[in-house]
Amino acid sequence: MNPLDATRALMDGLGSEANVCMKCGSRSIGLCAPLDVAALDDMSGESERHALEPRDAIFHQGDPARHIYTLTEGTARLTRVLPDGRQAVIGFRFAGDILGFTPDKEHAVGAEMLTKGTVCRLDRRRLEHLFRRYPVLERRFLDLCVKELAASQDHILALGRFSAEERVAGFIISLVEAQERRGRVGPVFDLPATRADIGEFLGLTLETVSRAISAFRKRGWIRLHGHSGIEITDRPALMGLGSGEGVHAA
Amino acid sequence: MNPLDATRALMDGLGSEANVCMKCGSRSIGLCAPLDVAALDDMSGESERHALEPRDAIFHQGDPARHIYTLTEGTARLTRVLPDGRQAVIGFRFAGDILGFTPDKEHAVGAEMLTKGTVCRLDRRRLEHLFRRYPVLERRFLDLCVKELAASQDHILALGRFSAEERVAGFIISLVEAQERRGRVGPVFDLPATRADIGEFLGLTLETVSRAISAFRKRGWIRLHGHSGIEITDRPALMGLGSGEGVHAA
DNA sequence: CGCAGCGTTGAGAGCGGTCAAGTACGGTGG
DNA sequence: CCACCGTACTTGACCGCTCTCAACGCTGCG
Repeated sequence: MNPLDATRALMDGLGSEANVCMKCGSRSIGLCAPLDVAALDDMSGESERHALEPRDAIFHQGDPARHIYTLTEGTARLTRVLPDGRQAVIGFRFAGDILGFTPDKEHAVGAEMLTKGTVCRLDRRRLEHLFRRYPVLERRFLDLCVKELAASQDHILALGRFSAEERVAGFIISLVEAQERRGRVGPVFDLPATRADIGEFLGLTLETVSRAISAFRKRGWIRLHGHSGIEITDRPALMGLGSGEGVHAA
Repeated sequence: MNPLDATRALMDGLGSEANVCMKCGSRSIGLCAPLDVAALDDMSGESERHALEPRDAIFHQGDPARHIYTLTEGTARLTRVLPDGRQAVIGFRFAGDILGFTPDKEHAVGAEMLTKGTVCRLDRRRLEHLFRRYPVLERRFLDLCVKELAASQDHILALGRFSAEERVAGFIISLVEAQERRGRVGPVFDLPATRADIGEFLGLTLETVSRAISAFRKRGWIRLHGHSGIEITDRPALMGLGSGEGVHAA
């Protein structure tokens, strides 16, 4: 896996293939992909849909982990806080991703919406039930989990070894690729996170993120459209910087 | 999960409960814990044992992922390299941990021994076979994988938000706790990694790691015994620094 | 039009990186 | 047991990247 897949898969989270969840309606979870219609019925028949506003919490760090969620519309962030209040964004999640899956009693991370959106909530005991009925589902969770683990490791590599500009470049590329994989085309992409969110994800301050983005703009690599639109004008340059082909290139 | 569990679980890797693998002999893999004797026989009957020297590679990044390994003696590190040669240590693994489990075709990380030791090698197709015969085994992999994912997220938090001294303090505490959980008692613990390895794990240079350790020594928090022995003389101080109870403590 | 939130830009400081000696450990051979 | 040597570790001086603090600008909304 390329280091760029780093953030890439962290963003895709659990679940990436398109499918349609019966009750949720919208394009949905890779989780369901290997299931037949009966299983999908089972699953959607037992889930509840919730509409959420920006900044709404889906669940908090430390909450009892009684449900798992599918994000059916919108964008969310996963956060982890320290005793002294310092905080990091662990990852972003988009439509189709799964949130809050853990074998522990409590959620180790919190999840908040960045945009309006909807989630599909499934009771954890029912999930265990589904695991027993459709063993392939459990295997699917395992695969996705290992994939996410690999992505986390790439993120660790980026945080430990990348300069500020390299991290921001990698982040932009991953964001664009995540949107492309979800069917977005046009030259202008969505930048759903604030500079502060990006900074907390990349281990940087919001000023440093802003300076990196300004630098890319001045070099003609990107163009900004309002606060949340970004157009890539020199993709190879961004990719070169963001994928660890540093100065000592082999 | 406490942020200190961060490195803690990264160090424990997959598998932490004690058990005895028939063929490997030594105290072994959490993986086997839920299996009955017949299953253990199956598993160990199909594995091969290998002795390794310090710096030997168990597998390389990019190798076809044909086997999974149990580290039965010694300490290993997991590494990930970038195209330009920059490298990060993703984690450390000790006796009883599992190495190289992935659903991908290739190993995304490399694994090398830090000390002398032995590994138990199991063909991946045989593992799939065992999954079908003992479904509980697959569930166990899933649990361990989620646990390791949580640990990776804590490490991300540490890399993104901790100062150099906080990271080194957290690392030492995790190392000590990992050894205690493996039955080590006395006041002097093993420091199996070089300053360079620790630095690559924590996103620091070896000089910075050395300075942090010297600072702890001068404050009377630790005492060094040769190059690889470390004695904790003020554990609360180290833990306070290493677990994110920074200055703005809540 | 005015406000609030987000983003940009600048100046200065500090943490950690880099480069360069110098030192201690631990294994090997006499 | 000691001398030797290679490796790892320590320490210092200096530099640069990123953080911090602060002011200003933009954008979208009421």
